[in-house]
Amino acid sequence: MTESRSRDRARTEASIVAAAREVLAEDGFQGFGVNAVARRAGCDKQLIYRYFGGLDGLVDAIGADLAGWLESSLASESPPATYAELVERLILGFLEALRGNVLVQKIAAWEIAGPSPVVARLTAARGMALGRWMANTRGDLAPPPGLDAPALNIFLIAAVQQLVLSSSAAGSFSGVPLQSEADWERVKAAAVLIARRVYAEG
Amino acid sequence: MTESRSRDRARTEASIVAAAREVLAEDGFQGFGVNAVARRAGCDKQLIYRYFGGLDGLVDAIGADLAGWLESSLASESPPATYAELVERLILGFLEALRGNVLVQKIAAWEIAGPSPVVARLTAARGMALGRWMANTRGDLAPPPGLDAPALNIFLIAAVQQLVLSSSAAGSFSGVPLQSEADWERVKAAAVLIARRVYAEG
DNA sequence: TCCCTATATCACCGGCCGGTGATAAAAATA
DNA sequence: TATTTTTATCACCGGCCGGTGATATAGGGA
Repeated sequence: MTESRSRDRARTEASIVAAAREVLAEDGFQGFGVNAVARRAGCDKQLIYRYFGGLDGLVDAIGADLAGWLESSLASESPPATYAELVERLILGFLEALRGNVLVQKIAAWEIAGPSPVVARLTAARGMALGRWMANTRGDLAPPPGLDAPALNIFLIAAVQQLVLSSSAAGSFSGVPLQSEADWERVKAAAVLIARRVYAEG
Repeated sequence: MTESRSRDRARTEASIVAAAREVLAEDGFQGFGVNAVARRAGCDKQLIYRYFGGLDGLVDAIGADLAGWLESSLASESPPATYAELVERLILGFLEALRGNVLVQKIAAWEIAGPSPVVARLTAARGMALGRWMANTRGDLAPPPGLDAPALNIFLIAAVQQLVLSSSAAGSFSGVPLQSEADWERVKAAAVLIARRVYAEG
């Protein structure tokens, strides 16, 4: 008596993707494999090969699921008045969005620790989303002339990403705790101050 | 005829540590294990258990080897004149030091992706070294009052670390390339500008 | 009703992993 | 020389991994 499951392909595919997201979010990319995902999904690993063509295809499916995450998290109410305010919102929004999404954190860590073409595509999509949001909400705001805005902005974004990942993994960075909400308020204040001083008017 | 090796314990231990550093620097913490290290060292993995008590002890030995790396890399010639200059040197020095040491890069990535008490100790030591350097070369320079210097500084350090790790893993960050020396000049210019504007006098 | 296809499972393979007990052989000691 | 200690290797274990060919079975169409 081999107890087959619901025999609904779409449903099974969805459950596999869900299981993959769970395994990745909980255990990270280590221990992320066909066996673990299939166990979690309660089905045979063969289905991962049959429906997704292997782990890579499954990761792509996760990526498709993840598209638009940043956009929805970064939704801004009113248009910013200055370029400094625009960057300020970008940084703070990205910080909160990343802090609230463990899955994306794990993917970011994955990209750093074990680069692979598949994961690189996920990360690239995230970068594109950031750029798109910038372009959309920027309006006609322009950075002060003479400033290398892209370089400055990825510098700030990189800081946020590193601090969030370190917080998740170790609870601190370079000896400074990153756990309580007060800790994060310090970080956010620092980010805001930097954005304002860097893009100060006049 | 079982060909024993040189039968010099100190030498064998050193070769094991060297092999461990090589494996870690080349392949990262994935694939870092007793089998890989022993293969690389050309000896039996049993020796790793006998001499180091397992992988953890071996990692500790690497850490002992690595102590003082930052201090020697951050050696500064003349004392800085302003706090802004102090931070500027810290950031630029840390950037070059980290860029030039793949092993430390891999350890930093390890900490983010697969936190463990052993690796945490390595990372903590690095943080302490940064703090020590700051305390030593600061002299009587003080950050402008009203600024949360620790929060601001780890923000900048975190950015540098993230950018270096992303460069190593993917060659870019958020769509901005990080490969040629010109790319890094942009980053360094951005860092310097931020440090100066944040800690601007008056 | 019977058959056929889509769906899902099972059983098995080779390979690498961490870990350990027994053994060989060089070197020190007597 | 004979014995003990140190140094190093070997052979093996159970377990998990990714991957695949053969097999069962549910459900829809004839």
